[in-house]
Amino acid sequence: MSGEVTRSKGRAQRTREELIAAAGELFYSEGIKASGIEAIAERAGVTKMTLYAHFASKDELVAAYLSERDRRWREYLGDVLARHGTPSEKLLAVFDAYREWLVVGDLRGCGFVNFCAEFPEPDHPGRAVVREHKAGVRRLLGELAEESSVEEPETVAEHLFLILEGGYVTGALEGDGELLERARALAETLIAEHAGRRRDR
Amino acid sequence: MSGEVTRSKGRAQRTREELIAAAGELFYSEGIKASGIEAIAERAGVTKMTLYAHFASKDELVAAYLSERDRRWREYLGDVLARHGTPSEKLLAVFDAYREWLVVGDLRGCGFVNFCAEFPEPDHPGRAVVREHKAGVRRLLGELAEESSVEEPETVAEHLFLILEGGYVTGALEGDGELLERARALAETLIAEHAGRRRDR
DNA sequence: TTTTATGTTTACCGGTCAGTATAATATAGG
DNA sequence: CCTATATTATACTGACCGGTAAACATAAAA
Repeated sequence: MSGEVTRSKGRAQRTREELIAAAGELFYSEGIKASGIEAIAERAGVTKMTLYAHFASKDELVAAYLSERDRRWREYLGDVLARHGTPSEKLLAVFDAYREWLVVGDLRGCGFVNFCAEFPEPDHPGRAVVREHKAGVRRLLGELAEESSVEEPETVAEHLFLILEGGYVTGALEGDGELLERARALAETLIAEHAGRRRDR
Repeated sequence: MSGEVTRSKGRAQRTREELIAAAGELFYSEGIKASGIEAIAERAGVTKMTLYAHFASKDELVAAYLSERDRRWREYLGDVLARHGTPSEKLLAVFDAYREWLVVGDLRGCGFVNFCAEFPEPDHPGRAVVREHKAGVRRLLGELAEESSVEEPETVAEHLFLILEGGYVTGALEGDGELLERARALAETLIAEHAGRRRDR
């Protein structure tokens, strides 16, 4: 109804978003356990009490951070894929997206893997987000493999997933963004060798 | 000179080993920042001050933990590889070793990756150990690829490394040891397709 | 047996952290 | 204007943490 719903959003929601953004920057770059609640609130331009008005605990803030990271990744990946036509082009573009995402994030690796390294507890609220995130990537690869009519699309999708994850973690560890380009080259031959039943374009 | 050097080793050295062992169990299973100095000393059957008589700081204990983990991994990998004859059999056996290592470690993933997730500082003393460890694995793959006379052995080695890392991290995240078996299958076709200049056996 | 060096213990320090209590204040909407 | 909601300010609690000082134990060497 109100003419400026799109911009105002309500003060609380805006505060919440800034809290998640601040948490995201600190958690990802410094590590989660190394990032104190107080520092996050300060970065968001807010006091600790306001943070606890939005999140019941640090664990829930962590889960919200992971959810938002997943959402932003999907958004970015969607933008990249929209610039490509055929399914197998899209498959390779996933590697480009991962590379850009990694480099823009200062080669700090996968936020979800990093979270799991710090929080082994299998029932931490963040774990469900991690599973959902990884399953989402896998599902996308499976669909694209299916659409590109390769033989054994499920197998190809899993192999591409392995190469992606390997390139991502290794690229981060070695501080080398180009590694994902070489991973992409491997993916390219792998797809070509499974080119199957029907022509792709 | 003393007749029992082999068994006694000296009290201090034995204490040091037990400290590293205790640190290794806690650091790997619970995370490094989550493991207090006091808990490590207690697990080693020793007090905190004894720990600080052996290590100047927690960071140095972390570095020692990583070094020992690397040493044990090389030892275990050496044992596994010794049971295989041809270089390309050895290449595939690396996947078996990773799988066993991951499952025995309760699917907690790569200790070196986990460390990097918790400690982004590029000059942390543990970082050098991580680089050495990963370079060692890569070097071994390169040598085995060279010996097995595949075409472009350096490229093959890097691709195998990517698949290994992807299988390791994903297997840990999904709690699925079998993933490294499927990674091994991918490696097998990859090696077969690059079988080159000279017969392997 | 006394000395000497090493290994180990008890007790403690200063700091940080997640989370809470309470009361006052600002803001937006009806 | 009023009221519900959102935020601030400050102070505090327990717990834990990395690290240190100084005393105590032990065993071999003199």
